[in-house]
Amino acid sequence: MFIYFRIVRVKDEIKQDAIIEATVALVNEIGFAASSVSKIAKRAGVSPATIYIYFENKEDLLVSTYIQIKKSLGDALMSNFNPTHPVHDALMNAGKNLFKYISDHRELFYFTEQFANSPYCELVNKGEIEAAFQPLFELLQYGIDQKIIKDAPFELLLAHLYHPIFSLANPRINPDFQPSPENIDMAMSMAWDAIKL
Amino acid sequence: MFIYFRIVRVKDEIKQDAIIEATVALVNEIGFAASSVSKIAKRAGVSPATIYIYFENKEDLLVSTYIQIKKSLGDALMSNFNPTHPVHDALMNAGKNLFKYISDHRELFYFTEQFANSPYCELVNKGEIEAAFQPLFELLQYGIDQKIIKDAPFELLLAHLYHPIFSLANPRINPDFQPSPENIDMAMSMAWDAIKL
Amino acid sequence: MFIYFRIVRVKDEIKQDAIIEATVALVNEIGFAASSVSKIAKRAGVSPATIYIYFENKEDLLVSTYIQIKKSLGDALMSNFNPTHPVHDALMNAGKNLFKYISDHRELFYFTEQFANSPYCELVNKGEIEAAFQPLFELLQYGIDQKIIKDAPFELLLAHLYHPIFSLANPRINPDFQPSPENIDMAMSMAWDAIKL
Amino acid sequence: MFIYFRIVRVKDEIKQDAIIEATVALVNEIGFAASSVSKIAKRAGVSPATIYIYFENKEDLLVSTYIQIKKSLGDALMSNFNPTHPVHDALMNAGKNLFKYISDHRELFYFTEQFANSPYCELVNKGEIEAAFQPLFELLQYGIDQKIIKDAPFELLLAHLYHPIFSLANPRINPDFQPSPENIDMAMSMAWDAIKL
DNA sequence: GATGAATGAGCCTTCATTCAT
DNA sequence: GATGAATGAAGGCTCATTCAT
Repeated sequence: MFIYFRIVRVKDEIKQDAIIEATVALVNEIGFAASSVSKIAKRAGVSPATIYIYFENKEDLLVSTYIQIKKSLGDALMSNFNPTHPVHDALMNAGKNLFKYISDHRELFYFTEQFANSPYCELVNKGEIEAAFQPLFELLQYGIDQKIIKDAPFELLLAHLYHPIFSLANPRINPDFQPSPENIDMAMSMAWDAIKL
Repeated sequence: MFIYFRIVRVKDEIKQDAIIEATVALVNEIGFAASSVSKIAKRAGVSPATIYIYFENKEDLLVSTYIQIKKSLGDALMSNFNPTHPVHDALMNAGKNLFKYISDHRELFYFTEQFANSPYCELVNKGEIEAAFQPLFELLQYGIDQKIIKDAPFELLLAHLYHPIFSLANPRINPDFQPSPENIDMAMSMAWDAIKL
Repeated sequence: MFIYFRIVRVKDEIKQDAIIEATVALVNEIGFAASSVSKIAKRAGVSPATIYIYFENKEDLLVSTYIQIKKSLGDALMSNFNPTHPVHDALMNAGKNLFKYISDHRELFYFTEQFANSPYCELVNKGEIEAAFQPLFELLQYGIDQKIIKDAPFELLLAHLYHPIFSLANPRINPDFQPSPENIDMAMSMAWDAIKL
Repeated sequence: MFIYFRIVRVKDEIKQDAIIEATVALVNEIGFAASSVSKIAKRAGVSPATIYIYFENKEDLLVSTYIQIKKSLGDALMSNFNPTHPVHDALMNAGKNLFKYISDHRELFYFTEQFANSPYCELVNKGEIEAAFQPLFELLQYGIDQKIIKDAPFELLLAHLYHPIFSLANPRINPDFQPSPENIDMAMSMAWDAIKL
C-alpha cells in the first residue's frame, strides 16, 4: 500500500514535470506565440486535456513555469552567498553564478526572456519572485550605507549590475558573444565599475 | 498627369503609414501575439486584403515596421553627433538622445521590445540596421585606440553603455522607474564608469 | 449483518438521490445543455466515475431522473382521486393537484420541460409513464360514455385540459403569470368548458 | 455593373439562407444541443468561418433564425385577418392558419419548440416578436369589451386558444395525432368553448 | 463501491491568406 | 489599387467516459 502511494505521487510529478519541460523546450524551438497547448501536449506525450488537470489554463501553465524558473534562478544566484564577505566579492560571486546558471540552462533562460516580453508577464505576482532576491537587496543597501557603492535607486544599480549580463547571454541579442572566462570577468568588472563609488 | 501621379503616390504612402501606425498602436494595446492582420486592418481603416498590397505577408509587415523604427531610432541616437567632440561627451549625448527618443515615442519603443523577443526577430537583416550605428562604432574604436575606454569587444561595451537604459525605460521590467533628469544623468554616469578606462 | 446491509443500501440511495438532486438543481441553474456529467458530479459531491456506478451513462441519468419525476407527478395528480365522484369534480381536483405540484416543485417541473424538448425525450418508454395516468384515462372514457364530455380522441381532451396549465406554469413561456387561486380557478373553468359536452 | 451588383447581393442572401436552412434542418435531425457550428457549416456547404461573416456567433445565428421563423409565423397567423369579421370567425381563421403553417413547415415549428426550451430563449427581445401579433391582442380585447369572450388575462386566453394546438402539432408530445380537418375543427371548437363567455 | 487521473473527440471561434469583383 | 467575402487550419478548452487503484 505504501509503495502504491509513492508510485502514484511520483507518477503525478513526473507528468507535471514533463509538461513543464515540454513547454520550455517548445518555446525554445518555435517561440512563445507558436507554442500552443496541443503542441505542448504532444511534446509531453499527454493529451491536451491532461494539461488542464495540472494547470488551470494556458496562462497558468506559462506563469507557473516562469515562476518556477525564476525561483530556481534566484536560488542559483544566491548560492555560496556569504554576507560576511566584502560587498564586491559577494556581488561578483552572484554575477558568476548568474552566468553559470544561464550557460547551464540556456533553455530556461530563453524561456524567461520570451515570457518577460509577453502579455503574460503582467500576471506574475512579482513579490513572490523578489523574495528570493532579498539577500541581494540587503547587500546592496549595506554597500550604500558603507559608501562602497553609489547611492542610487536599486533599479539603477540592478540595471547596470546584471542587465548587461542578460543581454550578453541572450543569443538573440548577441548571437556571437562567447561566455569565456575572460569575457565574463571583463563584463563583471565593468559592472562593478558602474556601481562602485 | 504628373500631378495625378503625385497624388496617387502620396495617397499610397498615407495608407501604408496608416497600416504601420495601426500595427504599432495595436501591439501597444493588446500585445504582439494578439495583433492579428484583420484587427490591424480594422484599426487602419482598410480591408485586410489591402495590407497584402503593401506588404508580402504578416511577417513582412512586422519586420518592415521594426526596421523603420530601428532606423529612426538610429538617426535619433546620432543626432548632433560630432566626431570632433570628446569621446565622453559624444557618448553621453547619444545616451541622452536615446532616453529622449524612448520618452517621446514610447509606443515605438514598446513595439521594438516586443518584436525583439519574438520569432520574427530572426528574420531581420541586422546589417541593415547596424549601418545606422556605424558612426557610434567608429567612435568606440577611436576611444579604445586613444586608451580612453576599455579595450573590450563592442558587444560588451554596448551592453553596458545602452542596455541598462533599455531595461530602465521598459515599463514591463521597471514599472516604477521615472526618467527624471537626475535619474538619467545618474544612469549615464554609471554607464560611463563601466566602460571608461 | 442484516443491519450492515441495510445501512449500505441506505447509503447507496442517499448517494443516488444526491446525484439526481444535483442534476435537477444544475439544469435549473445553467440549463440542460450546459449540465455536464463532471459538473453534476461536483454538485453532488461525488466523483464523475461514481455516477457511472449508479447510471449506465449520461443518457440513463437524465432519463431516469425524468421518469422518476413524471411518476411522482402522476401520483400527485391522482391524489384524492375518487372514481365515484362526478367527472367534473374529479377532473378539477386533478387540475388543482397539478397546479399545486408544479408550484411546490418548480425545479422538478422546469427539468421536465427542458427534458421534453431535448433529443433524450425519444428514449423514454412512454408506456411506463402512462401507467400512472391510467385512472385518468378511464375517467375520461367514462365521461364520454355518459355524454358528459365531448367524444374526442384522448389527446385532444388532454391537450385542452392540462396543456394550458403547463404553459401557464412555465416561467419561460409566461414569465408574468401568477398562480393565484383566482387564476387557477379561471384556468380550470376554461379547461372544463373546452371539454364538456 | 448593375448586373454585378445584383449577382453579389443574391449570392449573399443565398448563402445566408443556406446557413439558416441548414440550422433548422440539423436541429430537426439531431436536436438542438448536438447541432454544432461546424456541423451546420458542413450541412450548408460552407466553411465554419463563413458563418461568422453572417452572424456574430452561434447565439446570434440561433436567435436570428428563431426570430425570423416567429415573424413568418406571425404573418401566417394573421393572413386574411379581417377585424370587421365576427370575433369567433377571426379567431377560428387564425387557428386554422396556425395549423396550416405548422403542417406546411414542420421543420420550422420543431425548431422553435426546441429553441423556446433552451437557454437561448432568454436572449430574445420578445417585444420584437409580439409586434407581429398586435392585431390579435386587439381582437381579444374587443371580444372582451363586447362580452363575447371571457374577461380573463390575455395569457389565460392565449394558453387555452393556441397552446393546445402547439402541443397537438408537436410530434414529440403527440406522436400519433393526425391534423385531419375533423381533428382540427374539433380542436378549435374546443378552444373556442374554453374562451367564449 | 468509490475515486482522481487520464483521454481523444469535439466544442466555438479566430487565424493568415486569397479570390472575384 | 482596393475590397468584402470566403476559407481550411488551428487556437484554447471541455466533453462523456474509462482506467488503475
